[in-house]
Amino acid sequence: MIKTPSCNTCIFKSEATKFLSDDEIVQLEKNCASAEFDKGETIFKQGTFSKSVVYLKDGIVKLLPEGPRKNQITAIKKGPDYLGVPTAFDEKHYRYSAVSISKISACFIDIELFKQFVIKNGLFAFRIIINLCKDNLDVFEKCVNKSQKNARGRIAEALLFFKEEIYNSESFILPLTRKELGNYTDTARECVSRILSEFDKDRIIKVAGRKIKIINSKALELIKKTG
DNA sequence: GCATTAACCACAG
DNA sequence: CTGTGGTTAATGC
Repeated sequence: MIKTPSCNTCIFKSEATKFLSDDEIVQLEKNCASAEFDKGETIFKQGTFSKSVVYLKDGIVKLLPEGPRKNQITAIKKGPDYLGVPTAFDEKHYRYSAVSISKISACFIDIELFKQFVIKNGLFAFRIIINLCKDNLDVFEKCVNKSQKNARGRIAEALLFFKEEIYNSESFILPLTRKELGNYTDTARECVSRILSEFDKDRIIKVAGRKIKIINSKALELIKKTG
């Protein structure tokens, strides 16, 4: 089912898009297409021709660059947000894959048009740059965490990330398997199990399979900081 | 040395 | 896919 998007009235209209002129909005509507994905579908794949920027309107996605041994869950993104911007300007191929970990809805925006907006509309470009800066700083932080925090600290951090950045709730269903959470936190799958049940035993969180309820955020914050 | 941490392995559910 | 237990290698005190 092909939908004709109405970018101007879209309830997920991005901060950047708010700065587009009426004329530019018309251009955008002509050059983007909306699609829905179920959990586990590939939005774009590393190595394929980078011909769109994806505007993730709603839902959660994991970004996975291919490593020599396996794909690495490097970032988890929640809509609304743009995906694939880093390869939009001067790269022919996507440099990582994006796979949905919930139902999502997304728009595919023609890359040439996206470039034109950035070149011609400073305020649009400014919003895009803000996002890129945040991503960059997040990656730095993750690097530091990986080398300087222990497994408990990294997992505490991941739990707080899901609570604060993804679900805005004390309770949530983990969208990842233990193995994937291990991949995301650079921790062995067994350690993830152990640490989660340890947190449960210490009444810091309540775990029942994928269901997580954070009981003591303060304690988690402390573990995240000192871990 | 001794303790801690986390990965790897194996074996159930 | 998970949870546990045993083992092991690396690191710190």
